[in-house]
Amino acid sequence: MTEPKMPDVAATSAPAKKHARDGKPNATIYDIAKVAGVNPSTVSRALSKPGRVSAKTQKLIEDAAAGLNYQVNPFARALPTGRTNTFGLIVADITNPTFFDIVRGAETTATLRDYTLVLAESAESAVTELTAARRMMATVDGLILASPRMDDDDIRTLARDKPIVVINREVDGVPCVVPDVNKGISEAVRSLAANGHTKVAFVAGPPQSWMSARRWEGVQAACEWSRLEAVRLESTKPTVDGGRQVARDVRATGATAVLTYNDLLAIGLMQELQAAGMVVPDHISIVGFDDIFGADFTTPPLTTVRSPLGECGAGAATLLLDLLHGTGEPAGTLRVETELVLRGSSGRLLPKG
Amino acid sequence: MTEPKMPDVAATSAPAKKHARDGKPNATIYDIAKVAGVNPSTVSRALSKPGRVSAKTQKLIEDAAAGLNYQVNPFARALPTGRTNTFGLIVADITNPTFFDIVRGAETTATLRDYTLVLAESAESAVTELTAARRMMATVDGLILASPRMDDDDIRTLARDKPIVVINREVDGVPCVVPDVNKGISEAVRSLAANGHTKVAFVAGPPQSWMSARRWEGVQAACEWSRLEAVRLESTKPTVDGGRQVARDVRATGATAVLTYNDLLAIGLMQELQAAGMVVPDHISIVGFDDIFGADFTTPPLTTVRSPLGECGAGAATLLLDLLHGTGEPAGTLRVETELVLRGSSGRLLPKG
DNA sequence: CAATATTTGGCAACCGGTTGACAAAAGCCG
DNA sequence: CGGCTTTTGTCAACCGGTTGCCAAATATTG
Repeated sequence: MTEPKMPDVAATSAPAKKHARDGKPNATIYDIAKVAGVNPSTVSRALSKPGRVSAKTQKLIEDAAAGLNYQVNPFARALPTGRTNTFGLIVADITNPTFFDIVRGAETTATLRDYTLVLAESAESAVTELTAARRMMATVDGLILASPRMDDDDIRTLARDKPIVVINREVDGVPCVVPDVNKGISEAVRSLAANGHTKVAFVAGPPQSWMSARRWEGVQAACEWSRLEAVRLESTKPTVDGGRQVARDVRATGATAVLTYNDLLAIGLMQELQAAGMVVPDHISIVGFDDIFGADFTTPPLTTVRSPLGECGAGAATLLLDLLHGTGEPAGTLRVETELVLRGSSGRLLPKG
Repeated sequence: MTEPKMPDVAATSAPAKKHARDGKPNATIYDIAKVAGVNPSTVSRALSKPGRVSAKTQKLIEDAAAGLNYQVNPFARALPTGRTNTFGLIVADITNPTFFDIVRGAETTATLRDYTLVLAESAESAVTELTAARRMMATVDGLILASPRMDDDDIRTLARDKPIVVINREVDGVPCVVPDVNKGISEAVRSLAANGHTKVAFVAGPPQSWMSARRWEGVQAACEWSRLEAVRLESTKPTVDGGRQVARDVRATGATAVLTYNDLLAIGLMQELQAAGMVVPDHISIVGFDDIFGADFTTPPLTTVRSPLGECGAGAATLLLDLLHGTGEPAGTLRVETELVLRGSSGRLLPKG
């Protein structure tokens, strides 16, 4: 493989051009044109405009291309066209399991449709996020923002430049993919009601979080419907630690069931309550949100309202790609269903013994 | 959704050039040149070759650039130079928490040094991996392979084209970043020995896994040193489910302590043993590997040998970027330390009651 | 102050595709 | 078979930077 092939063809004086570290220069459409005996532009058309050249020229060119194992140079293509076959995904925190499935869903869809996914993280900061988005805009055809922290207006401004899809939040005038929390929540609340609970606490997420607001609304509505009392508590941060910290407040409310803004909070809360001697679910039922990785590692495993995050990622990618290709702009909001995943952390209330 | 929306606004005549969807064309070095009254090539030099132009021309150009809020067109730059300020990271499974911190470490380092990270997933398949790698090679300056599944030879072949760094595996002639398992393992085994254990089972990972082999070697060596008996078991797959399946075998060995190839196996194993009525760690101690997200969600929380995955990702990125910039090629293998994270799943053996 | 060494800026070619305009070739018709 | 439409391939300009080479401008030196 590495021994001298074409003695001097490749060797010599060569000013060492593009061809990577070893010696073989990459084939270009000019090389193909020469081999096939046609004009470079014909090669370009054969390779990208189906039907634009006659069947036999097409074949000729394809064979030549295969022979030289040609690959288009994406930059050369991007330069005149502006298209890169690439789109960006910005998440608030790569290590937050909420995003894992979103990333995977998007990545899978991208690959399937011959796009490449570029990933960036905003470290939960609105300014970092905006910076990352701006940077990306230059190199991608479109952008997906998962649970963005920046203003609606910033998002709309970006969206004027290139297609943007938002996950987990609704922004007027921008296509969005959001889980519809109502089904999952009402299942959860009905289940709690059926188990004899009468007072439900909701531990909210970050104050500016769109999703947290939706979930609280959902909980209120469902509780009203089931004639349960609902109280809202604030958390310091939507993490395991935040969950631990809110445990006192939860106990103070006297609620026998808790829904938390996300699973991380639920897990921390459960740990703290258990450490204080409470038995879950005998003394208190706990229900999380998202069904993240690890939600079933706990003892008891966590009951949670699952958002189909993989679907969100895939849906957003599909929406974006359609936007990129489709002529008209359908846009609009794509809603995906949530559902209750009943595990061991919720159940019948045991009379305090 | 499908009905005609914007009748003609979007449609029509507009030759619609580079400038995004709204009207403002992006500034080019030609625009800057015009404003600053110099030649485009001077602008190019001022912007990329520090010190090549005089201070005052530099200032002139920078001001003009700022005024037009110019941003280089990455494609135009990549075309002649081949450099893209981008590198790829291929992981076997985006949803496997082992990779989360690797991704983050790499992403952070990339951003810090003004590079962009492109992510791809191989879905645990050697061929998908190779395909993805080939695809990427065209558009990135270098590549990081995390726990690659493909042959050493394939990796070396890729490495001839562009700089490549491998994580979690050693490949001759290719720079690698690997956790040195010995420290962590010997800490773990010593701790087990101190707690009265005499027979240790190791649940192996995939047969071809380089890392699994290293871990088994480490366990053998440490056990020998501490005069413990070590037995090896195979798992069907390195997941929670695989852990459950191997539980029978583990009990059959009569070992009172188990180390598993990774945390997922440990968690599955623990769940299954507990379901069968065993108490952890009173009846059996369990130690995992990696300290993945969620390892402390279990009851008891999992003792595990932590690999500094974030460091691995960051280290690999640094290595790669140095390779990209440094003239010489230091290469070689970067070893990072592992350590025991002592939690509740391991401890003193209780006399069977 | 002339002669030489060093900066600094301009010219033009090039990276590798894409695309509008147009002419040659082919197909169709009566 | 001539005239007309349609298909197919070519020409040339362009996307927006980079860079080798050279000449003008400036600095250094005897």
